Amino acid sequence: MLDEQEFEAQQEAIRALNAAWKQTDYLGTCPVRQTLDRIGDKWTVLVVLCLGQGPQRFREILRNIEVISQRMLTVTLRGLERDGLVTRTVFDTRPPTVEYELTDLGKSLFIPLMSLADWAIANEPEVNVARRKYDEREQ
Amino acid sequence: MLDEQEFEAQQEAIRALNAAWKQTDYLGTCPVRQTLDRIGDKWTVLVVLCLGQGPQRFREILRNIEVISQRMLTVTLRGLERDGLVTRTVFDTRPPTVEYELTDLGKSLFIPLMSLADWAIANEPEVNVARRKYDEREQ
DNA sequence: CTGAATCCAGTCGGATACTG
DNA sequence: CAGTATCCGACTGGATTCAG
Repeated sequence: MLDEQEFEAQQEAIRALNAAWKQTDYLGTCPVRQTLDRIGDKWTVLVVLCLGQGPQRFREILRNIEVISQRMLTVTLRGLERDGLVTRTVFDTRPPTVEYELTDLGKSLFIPLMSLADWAIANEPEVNVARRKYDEREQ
Repeated sequence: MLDEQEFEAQQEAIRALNAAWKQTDYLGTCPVRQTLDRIGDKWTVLVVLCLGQGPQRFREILRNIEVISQRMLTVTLRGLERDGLVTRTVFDTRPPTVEYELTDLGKSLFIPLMSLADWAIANEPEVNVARRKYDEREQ
């Protein structure tokens, strides 16, 4: 499953994470908690991925993601803008034109997201097998 | 902010992620979506981190995390067990003893979690500055 | 086109009490 | 000790309507 090198890296990661965990207040202002709150909602990751393709206008994003509602796109973009992950530029035209773009900070979030996406895709079969087993064991 | 090598890695990641995004149905059974749903809840990451220190009994975890309620620990552990990230072994004693332990799959999740935690900790100051600026700009 | 405002259903999670 | 069951408030997010 895991080769030796990966196992070592993993052990190291576990130690580091546990150390970080112990010393931080995970429930108040812990940055890890904050980040999870941000990317854990329904749309943030999708919007970040979408904007990774380049700057886009409001209606464009709406079309690209298709199923997101207008309200949630607005809310999500506001959150990303507030955290400095996205810039919002208004062009003075009629009708108005608004362009959204990832900041450097926003782009840097791609690395951990990539790591997570990799894990998710690589381990999907195993997770699904586990689920089926569990479900038929239960009922 | 980012050196050239990191920038390259980032661009590569963006391309890869966008490719993955395009070809997958993000709204049905997308593995990335599923993973986000799992780790995006309030307690999963905390429990995984806690169990990263080694196998522990129910009450032990409860004491370690302190603020989690009994109910939510049960629910969270069931979810992790269902996805094959945690094993649950019952020892036939009185009173009952139940031990929880990360599986290899569970341990492998540490790598992306680490990546995310790193990002969160490294960029916390920048995010906080952005938030303060945004908030005072708004009201 | 880009939103803000309102309403409302469904879900999440906390508190509490009870069981083997 | 290790749960299960119930109740319930709070929050999330969708649909719809209105506005600049």
